[in-house]
Order: sequence, then C-alpha cells, then structure tokens
Amino acid sequence: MSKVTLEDVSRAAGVSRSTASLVLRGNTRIPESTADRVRLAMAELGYVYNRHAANMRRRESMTLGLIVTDIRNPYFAGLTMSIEEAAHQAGYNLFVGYSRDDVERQYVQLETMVQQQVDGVFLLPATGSELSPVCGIVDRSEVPVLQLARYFSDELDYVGPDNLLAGQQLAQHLSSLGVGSAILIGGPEPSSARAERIRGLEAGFAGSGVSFDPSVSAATTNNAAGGSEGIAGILDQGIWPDCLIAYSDAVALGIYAELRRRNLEPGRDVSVASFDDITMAELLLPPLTSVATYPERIGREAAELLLKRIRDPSMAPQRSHISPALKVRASTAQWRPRP
Amino acid sequence: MSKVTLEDVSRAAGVSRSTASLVLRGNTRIPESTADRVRLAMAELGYVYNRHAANMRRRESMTLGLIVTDIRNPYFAGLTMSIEEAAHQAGYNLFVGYSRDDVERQYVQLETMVQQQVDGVFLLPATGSELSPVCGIVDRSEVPVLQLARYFSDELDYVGPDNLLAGQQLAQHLSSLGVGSAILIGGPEPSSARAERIRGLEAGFAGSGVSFDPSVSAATTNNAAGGSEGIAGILDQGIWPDCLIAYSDAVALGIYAELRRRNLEPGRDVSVASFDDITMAELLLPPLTSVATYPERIGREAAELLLKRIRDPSMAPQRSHISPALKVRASTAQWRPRP
DNA sequence: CTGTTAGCGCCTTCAA
DNA sequence: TTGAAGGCGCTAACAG
Repeated sequence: MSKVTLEDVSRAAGVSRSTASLVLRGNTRIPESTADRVRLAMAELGYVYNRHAANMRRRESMTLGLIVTDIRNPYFAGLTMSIEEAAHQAGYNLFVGYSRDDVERQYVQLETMVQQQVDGVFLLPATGSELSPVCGIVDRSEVPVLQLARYFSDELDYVGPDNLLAGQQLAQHLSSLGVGSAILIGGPEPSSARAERIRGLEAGFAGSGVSFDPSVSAATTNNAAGGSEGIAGILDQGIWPDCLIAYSDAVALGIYAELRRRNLEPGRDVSVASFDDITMAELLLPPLTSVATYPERIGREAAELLLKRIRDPSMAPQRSHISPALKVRASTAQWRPRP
Repeated sequence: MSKVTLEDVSRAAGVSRSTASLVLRGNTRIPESTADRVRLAMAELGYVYNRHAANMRRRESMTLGLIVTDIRNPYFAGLTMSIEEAAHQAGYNLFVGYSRDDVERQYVQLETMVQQQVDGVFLLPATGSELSPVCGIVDRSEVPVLQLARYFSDELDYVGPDNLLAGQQLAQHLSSLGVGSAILIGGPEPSSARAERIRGLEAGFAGSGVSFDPSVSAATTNNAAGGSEGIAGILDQGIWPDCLIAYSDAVALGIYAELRRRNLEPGRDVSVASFDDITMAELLLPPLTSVATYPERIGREAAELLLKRIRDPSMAPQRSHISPALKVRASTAQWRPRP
C-alpha cells in the first residue's frame, strides 16, 4: 500500500510535515537527532517517496526519454547502455522506446513520453524524421530534444561520431593498400550519418586513383540482412570491386555470410572494411577492419549535453563530434591486389 | 509551457471541466459537436495531457519497469524489444535499467522505479538476487515483479525458456552424432537457467555413453570474453572433448575466437553447440548449432502475464516455459569422430 | 526550527 | 448533461 504519506511519517516522528520533507531532501540545517527519528519512522512505516506528487509541485519529473531504432545492433545497444548509466548517475530514470526505424511509431513514443512529463529526450532519429512534427509534439511542453548519431535539424543539439573523419581515415588506409576500387554497401539512405561517411570517403580517396562511386550502391536496412542484400545486388550486376566498405559492422556480418554463400572468401577474394568496431568485429574470421566510433563516449557526452540544456534552455544549439579511430585487421591487411 | 490545463481548454470550448475530462477519455455520451469543440480548443491551445496529475487520482501510472543485465547480448536485446513493444501496445511506457549483473545496482534501480510509481516490473535477475531484499523494496508499494529468464523465488511469476527441454534436445542430437565427450562452457554459475540446462543435458545424455561432467567447467560471464576464458581454462588443463557446449551463443562467439587463436577449427577439430539461436549463429563460419529459445515469444508472454497480474494481484504465482527448438548446423553436423 | 496554508492538474462524486 | 467541491502526496512560502 503506497498509502504511507509524509504526513504519517511526520506524525509518527513527532515533527512537522515540512521538517520531514526537508529531511528527505537532505537539508543540513535539521539536527541529526531529529533527522534520524524521521528516517526511523520512514523505515518502520514502509514509506515510499512519491515522485509524481513531488513533480506536481517542482515541475520536473527526474525522468528522461530515449528513442532508438533497434538495439539488436550492438552499436546501439552500447549507446543505450551508456546513456542509461549517465542518466541514473545524475538521478534520472529513463524511459526507452524502440522506433524500429518507423517515423510514425517514433512520434507516438515521443508524444507519450511528453505526456509522462519527461525533462528531456535523446532521439536517435528514424529515417524520415523532420523538425516540424517533432516540434509540434515537443514545443508545447518545451521539452529539449537531443539528436543522437544522426541529425535532421540544426536547431536541436546533436552528438554523434565524426563520420567525415571516419570515412577519410578508412579511405586513406584502403588506398595505401593499393586497392583499385571500392564500393559502399548498405545503410539507410537518407541518414546524415551515411551522407557524411560518403563525403569522408570521397575526401579520403581524392587524388589517390581509387575508383569510388557512391551512387552504385543501394541503401538498405542497417543490419545483416541489409548487408547480404546489398552485396548480392552488386555481385549480381557483375561488379566486383577490390574492396567492400560496409556501412556498419552489422551490415558487414551479412556481407561475410553472402560472400561465403557464393564461395568467395572475405579478406582474400575481396577486402572488407566497416564502421563502428563493435566487439564482434575483432572476433570474426577474418577479423574485420573497422573504424571505431565509441558509442560509450557518445552516450556520455550526449547525457552531459542534455542535462546542461535542461539547466539552460536558452543556450545556442550545440553539436559535438566524437573522434573515431581506425582499427586495421586481416579483412583488409591480408588482401593483395589481383595480378 | 506545459501550463495549458484542462480548465483552460474547457473555458475556451465553453464547457465544464468534467466534460473536457470525459472527452479526453473518449466518453461516448458527450455529443459529437461538443467533443469536437473541446478537441479543437485542445489543439489550438497546445494542451498536453499530464499523466502524473492523472496518476495522483487514478493510482496507476501507466508505466512499467524493466531491469535486464546487459543488452549487448542480442538475446537480451531481442527480449527487451519485444517487451517494450507489448508494453506500448497496452498503453504503458517503459522504464529501463541495466543492472550489468550487479545486484546492488539492480536494487537501486528497482527502488527508483518504485518511487516513480511503476505499475509492475519485469526483472531479469542479476546473479545473487534474493527474494527478501526485492520484497523489502517492492512490498511497501505492492508492485508486482515478474522474473524473466532466470528465477530465484517461487513466490513471483516467471517466464523463460524451457531450459530443461533445451538441454535434452541438444544432448540427444550430440549423442546421435557419435560424440564421446562433452563439456559445458561458461555461463553465470548460480543462475537457474544454467542449472536447468545442465540438468537437461544430463537427462539427454543419460544412458548414451557420452561422458558429461558439469563440474569440470567453470562459470563465467555470459559474453564472448567469458567464452574465451572458459575454453582456455579447459584446454590449458589438457582436456580435449569431442564437443563444446556453450552456455549461450554470446559465449560461443568467444569460443570460436579462442580456438582459432590456438589453431583449432571449430566444427572440424571439435564440435561446438550452443543455446539461444541469435541471428549471428547462422551467419558464423561454420554456422553454429544452437537451440532456439525465442526471446520474442518470452517477451510477449511475460508482458501478457504481468498485465494480468496487475489486474488480479491475488492470482497464484504463475510459471511459463517457452518451448525451444534445435537448429542443427555445420558446427556439429560436419564434425566426425576422431579415428 | 515548526506549523499552517495554498496549490500543482486531474479525476470522481454528488447535486443540480 | 453540467457545475462545484474535494482530494491524491508533496513542496514552497510565510508567519510564528
């Protein structure tokens, strides 16, 4: 029975309600003996602090929302876990919703979170997200929204990997290997992340003589099925580049599998590289060259920024880019140019 | 400004507050013309329904809590996503906490969820969970707790895989292959799931002549690192069984990697099998034999049960076991007895 | 340091 | 059908 109220506690402890309330909030001006008596009474009566009631007055709920597309991709799982950790550390509880990359679903989730009075929302936007519907939902309550890993608006905060640099690092590595041609496989077409990675790759390949045409590759879902589909589409056209650049490690897993279905061996018949560097990349055979994008750091940084934004809603929109790091492994390092 | 209240709306629409409230809840006895006027006013004023305020009166928050250990394991990620889906479908928002298999952390998360007035909690218990601290936190508010995938008490509801049957199915498959000896690798020692899988394996191997001694294998964390560590411990003792049974696919991934570091090939030098059948199992080389335990079904079933429990707190504790299905793949099927 | 008072926004009840 | 009133549990503001 969550029926034990602060009033009951204060009565049992022989103090006023305001005193009990102050003890709860750790006020130091209350003498220790009184505070102890109050705490004892709370324990004995089985008192449970009701945050909803507190919220009615304080106008903050100590909850945050997180909407991501799909956590079966370990990259997003790591991101989610680090955000949860930072939120809890700051005393917030976290509502989580999975949009499954469906915009409508995402908007519904955003709406219910706003109704639940969240103090802020981390949004890893579904493809097709736009500012105006988001604002329509959010502006009425002035809930700050932070864009995670992908962005669709300059007016909202953003924290994500430095995709441009990541693309550049990877391209430079590949051209140094003597790769003659490379193709990007998969990834959600309209995402800022994919566009940035492409721009980075183009910049990195510039002047190296490596042929790289981003328009060849079709967009796919960001998972293994997308990778299989993407590489199948390329091979079925009779195209056979020296290097396959997966949009992400999740996509690369599908590329490995599809290559083998066709009796091709990744790392030998074609080099393969990717982005994210999830744990699995290193454990695959051959180990997968990947650009680490550090989801844990992105999560920590995002939490820090959103909390700052909650404190100061008038601050100008911020963008934060986390530096990537290339991890060279056998999937590219063992590959040799065809004679 | 979540300052627009139902009173403002009713004033603007020229109706009473109770009428506006009834429109919100979809009452049909209100004439459509009136309802439309109210809805129009809500839209024009930018009204946001405040669930906290509603909760003060209705004594339900329309929120549920979910505490899992770690979603970087795709098995738990799938479980989490299916629970979120079912919760949203039923109109609930979901608080999520990751215990990282730390009991103390788990208790803190449980406590803050209770303070947030959750109507129920899904708990995938951290190793070392016990009934009395959980009850200490939960009983005061009478929040129902459902045990997910592992259990530590008969007094709480439970939904998880039928681990006994899963172990049996796998053992029978292995003995039919002519395996002479098998060892279980990894998994959290004190978990009900591990104990049940062992019992199932023992039952399945009984009378087959396959040597299987569960005491040989050390417990580990439920991830790739645990798998590598587990198999390393076995091989370093000079033990070399015909078959390695991983506690889970996540563990199996580490086994594959460690075997290869030692120039052993899974599926040829030793057969490997596992539990869970996450997407990756099929994509590995060699594809991994695994017993599917269907996290999506478990999640759906769990959500159904918890919602029923919320409606009827006096119901006797329920346990629900989801049937597994063996997926035979090359990691065992291609293995041949050593001469 | 304590007690009192007045809400936060909504829902329920009762009377009109 | 509508209006008025009371209260959910807490906190803030003020007067003792």
